[in-house]
Amino acid sequence: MTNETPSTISEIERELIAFFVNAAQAIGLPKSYGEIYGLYYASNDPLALDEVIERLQISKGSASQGIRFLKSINALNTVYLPGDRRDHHIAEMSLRRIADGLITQKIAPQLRDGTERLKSLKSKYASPELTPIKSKLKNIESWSKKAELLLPFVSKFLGAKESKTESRVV
Amino acid sequence: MTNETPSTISEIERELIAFFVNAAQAIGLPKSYGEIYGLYYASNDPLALDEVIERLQISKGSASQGIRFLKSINALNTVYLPGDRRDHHIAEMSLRRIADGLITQKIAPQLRDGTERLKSLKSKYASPELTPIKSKLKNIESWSKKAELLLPFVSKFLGAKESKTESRVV
DNA sequence: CATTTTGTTCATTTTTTATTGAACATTATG
DNA sequence: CATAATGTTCAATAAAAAATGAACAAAATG
Repeated sequence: MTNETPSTISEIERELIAFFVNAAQAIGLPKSYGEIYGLYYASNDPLALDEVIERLQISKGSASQGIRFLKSINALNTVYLPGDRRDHHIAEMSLRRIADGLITQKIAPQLRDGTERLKSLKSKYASPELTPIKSKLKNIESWSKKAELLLPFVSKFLGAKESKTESRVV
Repeated sequence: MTNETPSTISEIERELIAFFVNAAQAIGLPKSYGEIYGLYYASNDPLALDEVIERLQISKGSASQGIRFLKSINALNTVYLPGDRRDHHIAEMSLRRIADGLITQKIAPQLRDGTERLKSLKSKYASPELTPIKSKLKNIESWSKKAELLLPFVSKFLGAKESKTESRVV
């Protein structure tokens, strides 16, 4: 019995990969990121860059960037394999951890950006009178605040064992 | 005193538009959608297609499709103006309503799609033994379920007056 | 009912984004 | 230290998405 990963893609692998490709597209990530995560998700053992390239038939650049991105959001975890110089990874299986990674690495910074822009706008148009502009800025500001408060809530929600979460306003 | 909307864009308008263009890009929508919503948001009175085209200097096609999309998610509301054949719209100012529109029109269908795909996969690999594949499918399925349960909570969260919401697992 | 006004559609073009792969940097190996 | 193995970077190319505008449909007007 050999333990080597075959260089062809089985049917179930293809289907799992397709699922994640679709999911990646849905959240605006490159298809290749979905392919890579899907391959890792389907795999029973750690994979190195070469194997990703060979099995998915994608370029070195795509594979390298994809893996880097997936690591950056904690969708891939590095594992150490004695006697092999190459970096190996496995798929993170916890939705919570991946979502947290996405939130803190990608979403939260964007939101903070918007909040920043808004702050400077607000100070610029801070007249004493009650102009329509002022009330509009105030309204957007409330959106921005809500969005920022939403993130930890989402994270907590996704962390719940069985998703019977209750929310109420206090 | 004339009530006509000037065909130039003021500074505050430009800045509000820029804000929404940025927001649109962040959630993966075309820049033009952000421009259009921004213009409506900044405007104090209803605007027709022509005015959008003229003031934003975008094509008829873009304006038409953008307005249609924004209406479809309830980000624009139609208003009736007597004596004018053209359709006029104003910006929806409630984040909750817009988010609900986005969720029900765009996000939920996508999610349902994924759930569907998954279901067929699951039945295909429903062997009696406990294979790694089966447990993986079960895991993704739990993700899918959580995501679906999350949507109504997001909606409720964004609807809260002042966002001091508390969430707990029950 | 011919004409104008209004808005949509969709093939083409433009712009943006993703992918490729060769050159490079870095580290291990003998 | 020369060579090989591994991974990154980034300019060039390919692919995908958005924007354009001319042709069309529908409805109102006179």
